[in-house]
Amino acid sequence: MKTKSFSNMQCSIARTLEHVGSWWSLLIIRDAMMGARRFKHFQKSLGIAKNTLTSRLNELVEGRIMVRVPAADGSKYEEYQLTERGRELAPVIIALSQWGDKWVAHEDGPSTIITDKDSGERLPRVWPRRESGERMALSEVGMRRNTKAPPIDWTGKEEKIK
Amino acid sequence: MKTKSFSNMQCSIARTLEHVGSWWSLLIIRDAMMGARRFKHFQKSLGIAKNTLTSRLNELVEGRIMVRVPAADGSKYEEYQLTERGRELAPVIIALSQWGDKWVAHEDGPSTIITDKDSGERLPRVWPRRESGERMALSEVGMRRNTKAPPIDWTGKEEKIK
DNA sequence: CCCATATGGTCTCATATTGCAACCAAATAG
DNA sequence: CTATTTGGTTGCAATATGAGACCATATGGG
Repeated sequence: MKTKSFSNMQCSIARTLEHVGSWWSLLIIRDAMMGARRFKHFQKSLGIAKNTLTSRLNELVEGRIMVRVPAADGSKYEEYQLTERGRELAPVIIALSQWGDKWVAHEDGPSTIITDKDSGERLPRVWPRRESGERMALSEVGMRRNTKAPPIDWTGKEEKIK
Repeated sequence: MKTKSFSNMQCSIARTLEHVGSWWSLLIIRDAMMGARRFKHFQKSLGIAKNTLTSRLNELVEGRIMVRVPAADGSKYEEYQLTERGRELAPVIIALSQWGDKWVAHEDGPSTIITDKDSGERLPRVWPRRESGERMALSEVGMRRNTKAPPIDWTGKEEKIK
């Protein structure tokens, strides 16, 4: 039973993970960002089982993170394309990538480096910043409860929080 | 078989997901960032099965994203705490949260708002920026292959790319 | 100090998900 | 026009999850 759905949760993180939280989803999106379009591209790049790939792609299409479009080259096969919704997951992908570069890098270094296309330089770390653009310390980041959401009481013994 | 390990992949995203890619991991980390410390906190907040929570917490501890420490209040029970490694996942969490706020928000709004502790204001979107702090367009973000990694050839029919 | 309850697990079972391999129809290549 | 590729689907075995029973230790109230 992998299935305990997050979709009824009010938390945006849980709701997002409902869309991209399965094992392969974010890697599929990563490949799409790197130019993969066809079923075979994802399959070969990931080494994922075909039926699983079918499921994940269908989920992403249902979640409007990707769309099936007629092939650009006139082929009768369809292609998978990121929507704007999907492309806006870039900060998540970049953050995951940069965390991995720093903390769990492969001995040969990362396979892919995220860059500023203009300069070709490695991108600075995606990080919380103020409006001014100034980087914040993590200790400066807070989390406030929405007034419409039940308050958190870690000590209590009452109902579930979510 | 949920298990096809990503750990041998060279890609940093895959390597990161190996640590935090399971269904509950990122929600556990979110709760820890919001002050959860004890087993019961996570259990009540998430409504996760106890055996699954045990597994996830053990994985996080093994991955040195959390540590078990003696309780701060003198209790004989231990507490779970984020390491620096774990705290540095904040950009990922924030990015997920903000994406959810924008694209799949709950009708009552998000349960939690990520803020600048100083001002109390909602944090600007975590987003790729140049060294200067200037926000980039997503189209300006590139991905370059490491020279040590095999090149990508989406059209080819050769071995797996990873 | 004693007893009731809370806490933090572990174990078993039913079910859901994944991976693998076989198979297939339509598309494409030569 | 035939062989191969593509994009699936289906069935089966292995594995992970959720639910609940169960248990030892810790804590709280009197």
